[in-house]
Amino acid sequence: MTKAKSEAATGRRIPDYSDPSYWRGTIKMSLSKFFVLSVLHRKPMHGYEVVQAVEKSTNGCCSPSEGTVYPVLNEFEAGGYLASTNEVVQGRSRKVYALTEKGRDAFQVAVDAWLEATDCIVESRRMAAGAVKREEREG
Amino acid sequence: MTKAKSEAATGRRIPDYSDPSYWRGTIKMSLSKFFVLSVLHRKPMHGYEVVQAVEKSTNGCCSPSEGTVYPVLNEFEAGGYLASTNEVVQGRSRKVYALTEKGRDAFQVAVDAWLEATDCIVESRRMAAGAVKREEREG
DNA sequence: AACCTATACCTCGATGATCGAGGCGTCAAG
DNA sequence: CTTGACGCCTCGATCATCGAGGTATAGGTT
Repeated sequence: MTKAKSEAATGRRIPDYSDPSYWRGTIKMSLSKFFVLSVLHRKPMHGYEVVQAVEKSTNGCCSPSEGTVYPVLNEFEAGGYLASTNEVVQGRSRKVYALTEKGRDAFQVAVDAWLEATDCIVESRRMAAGAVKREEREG
Repeated sequence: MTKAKSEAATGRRIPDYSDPSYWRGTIKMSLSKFFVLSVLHRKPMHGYEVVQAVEKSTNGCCSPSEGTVYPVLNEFEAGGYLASTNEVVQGRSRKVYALTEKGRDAFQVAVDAWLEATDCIVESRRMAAGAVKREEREG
């Protein structure tokens, strides 16, 4: 049962942290709900449209799948963050979601929390750049 | 077996999205590994120190628990992103972790991915602010 | 008619990240 | 000798997301 060295320590496989897609994955993980609220803040949309709007508005850096978005929309609606109305377009019916007051509040909270985090991220890059500069100067 | 209305639709409880701690939670979820690399980019540290350094350097906005950090450190080491040396301080031995070249590369990749995401976040706030302004002007 | 593609919504099992509670041991102060 | 800070670790539970799959209609092509 000899396992690859990298698996031996933890018992499970280790992601490739040098691969941008790893980081994009975890970014997506926490930002999907945020961006769903974000695109709906601009205008009401139906689910399919939300999926595409998120992908487009984030330049593809956060593109949640339908399997993520639809349950999220349902949950948001059940929680009172969204209200849906039925719309019939060319014989086909679709559910159009709009942010409620509660939803707008929640989005504001989310924005604040994330801006705080982005400050930390930007700051950490500044620090890292500083460390590199110090190395160049002193090393 | 009548359930609360908010639970009926999805079958599971709905978090309070108006609560900052919800968003801080998901932020933490994706940024813990990032900030572990970040603080180790500044200087080598042992695990306990990493926990405190992350908390401090992010002003508490991302404070992973020990139960998160220790497994992460082991995984990073197993993957070759960190190298550890034993250090004895006052009779007590501790493992000091330092970023390897590979780890530095991975951090750079992470920073790039996150900066792209932060741009989207900032932009989404700008759009939201614009929408509010339009409402004030027109409504 | 049969077929394909785009639209539109949904479900389910698997994976992965984190928490929090707990365990284990050392050292120093009271 | 107990308490608290240090220091490392594990495990079960929870949650977010994926991706593959299912269902159905509209419009177009062959």
